[in-house]
Amino acid sequence: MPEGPSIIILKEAVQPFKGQTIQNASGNAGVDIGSFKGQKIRDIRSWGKQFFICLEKTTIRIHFLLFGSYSINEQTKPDKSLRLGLHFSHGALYFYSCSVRIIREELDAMYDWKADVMSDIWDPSRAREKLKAVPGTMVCDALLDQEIFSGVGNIIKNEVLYRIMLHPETITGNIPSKKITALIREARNYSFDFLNWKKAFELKKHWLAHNRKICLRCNLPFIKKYCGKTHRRSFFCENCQVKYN
DNA sequence: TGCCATGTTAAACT
DNA sequence: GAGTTTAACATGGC
Repeated sequence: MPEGPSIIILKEAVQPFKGQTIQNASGNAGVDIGSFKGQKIRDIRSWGKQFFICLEKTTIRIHFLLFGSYSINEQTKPDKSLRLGLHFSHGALYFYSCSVRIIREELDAMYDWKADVMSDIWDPSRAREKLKAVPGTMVCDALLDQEIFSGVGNIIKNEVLYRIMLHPETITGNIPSKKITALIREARNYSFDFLNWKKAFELKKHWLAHNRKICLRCNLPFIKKYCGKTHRRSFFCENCQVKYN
């Protein structure tokens, strides 16, 4: 569930709760859940993989990590693993096995909103500057850097690198300018394809690299390797995906 | 049934 | 202290 586009789907689904007052809150989140009761939802926001429920006094930050999930207006009684349940006069929101934090600071000051690849104000030139600032980083790590490409996860990483035929272990400082342009463009572009395919329940069908065994372009076997400092799975074709040295 | 994964953080090390 | 590696968390699918 966790990559940026999935959070967009959640954000859209939760919009009807904007303006509603929390009648009751439940769950085992290690925060003061009682303080939510009686507060109105001012806004629903997201930044990359983070989801925010802005209340009158504070903001609830939810991060789904690897296994988190949610349900909306679920009829059956939520099980005991419920992390946070927000009950309204009509409907309810349930969040499971996720990280829940209360934010008291001003949200706008906390994140670089132009770094969110799904955002209307996504700024490719800023991403390029940030990449220039870390020339020794492998591109597989750079793509997963939430300060540069907020919302990009491991699936998006693998798909983007395959689309632009770039080897995950390429050092960013060695990548030609045109390829950097393609990298930044596809980080956003594929994320929107991800969003649309996810909505249509056909995301996996379109994977060209992630979890694939064979390169569709040359028919040679894919390499599966835990690359970079992030040690995340990379699926790539050593024949087709160029490594600049 | 054991292994693995769309992720992050904090503790434990060099 | 900085930078790194490791451990921890938690759930569902194969």
